[in-house]
Amino acid sequence: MSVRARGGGGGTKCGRWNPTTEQVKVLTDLFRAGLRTPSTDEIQKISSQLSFYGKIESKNVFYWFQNHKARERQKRRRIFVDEPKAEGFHFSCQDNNITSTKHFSEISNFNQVVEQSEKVKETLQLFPPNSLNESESEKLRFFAEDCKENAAFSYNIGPEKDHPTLDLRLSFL
Amino acid sequence: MSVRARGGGGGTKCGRWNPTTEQVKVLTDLFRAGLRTPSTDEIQKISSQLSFYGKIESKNVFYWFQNHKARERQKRRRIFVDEPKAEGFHFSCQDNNITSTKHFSEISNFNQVVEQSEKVKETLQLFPPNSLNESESEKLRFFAEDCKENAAFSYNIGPEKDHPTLDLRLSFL
DNA sequence: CTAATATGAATGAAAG
DNA sequence: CTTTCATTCATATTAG
Repeated sequence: MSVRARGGGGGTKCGRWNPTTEQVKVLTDLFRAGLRTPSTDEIQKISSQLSFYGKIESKNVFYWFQNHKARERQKRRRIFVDEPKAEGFHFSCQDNNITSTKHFSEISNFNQVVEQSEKVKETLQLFPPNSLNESESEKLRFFAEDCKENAAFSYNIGPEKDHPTLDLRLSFL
Repeated sequence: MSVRARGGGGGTKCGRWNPTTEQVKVLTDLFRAGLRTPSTDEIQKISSQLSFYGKIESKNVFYWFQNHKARERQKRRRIFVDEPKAEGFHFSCQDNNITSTKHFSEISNFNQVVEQSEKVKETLQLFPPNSLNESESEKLRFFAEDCKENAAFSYNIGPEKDHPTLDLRLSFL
């Protein structure tokens, strides 16, 4: 029950996207088919297709996959931690019947098969293409202070400023 | 109010930086003023100034700008392709900060007036508000990138035989 | 109606 | 710079 077919016709509160059952079905199917992180182009295509069933934007698809994947993982992680003692085993995955009925196997596998085939050919470069500029990475490294458990940082000990006044360069604000 | 008193006030869990509203405001203002990729020195200064409002590290500032910039771009990219399906109007569906009170970032969500490519000067000098007309560069880069990358798009799951290049695998609908 | 839960949205952090 | 991950916030939905 509780058909929440909102997005398309009913009085949809414009607060946030409310996927229709059809949209959710498609998204779920795609996910089950192995799609986990659609590219921008794919997101747009999917969104376009789903718009038939109701209002939807690219970002909705983007978030959907992001959330779905994250929660799947989160749940799995919970199970890992939730299984503190698993004494003996308790496997119930003995079903060996699936092989004929559905055509599941056709697209089931797609995971990261790590096709590290053509990685990096020994390009043998005489000179480095770029002279390591102080990229963001470097900056980050530089900023990498010690955030360890806040370790008694003497913060705010100096002369209590009463008002910051952001003299930085916000003067013009 | 349900103001969660982030970073600056109550029990700040040292999990990750939780910017105060003031910090966010300043950062946002700087961004809007055109600052996009602050230099190491600028980051230090900003961080120093913002520390008045609460705990903050340089890397937080670094990450903030990096994320903000990336998301602004991503958002824009998406809006471009997203079609306002809803007949009539499609705006004003997002921001209803009526009661929230909380949630920093009034950078609004999506409906954003064509915010003009601002000055986008990479470093934003301190005082010298010298000439700065680089508005077009950004735009150009934007358009140029329009038809780029879209090359990949090949996560075909399984043998995928006769499938036009367009309909992703939504054919099973 | 209120509490609990499911899930859309946002964003800090970091990897690539 | 781009993309992904983890966590958190906010709200729609459902349970009690």
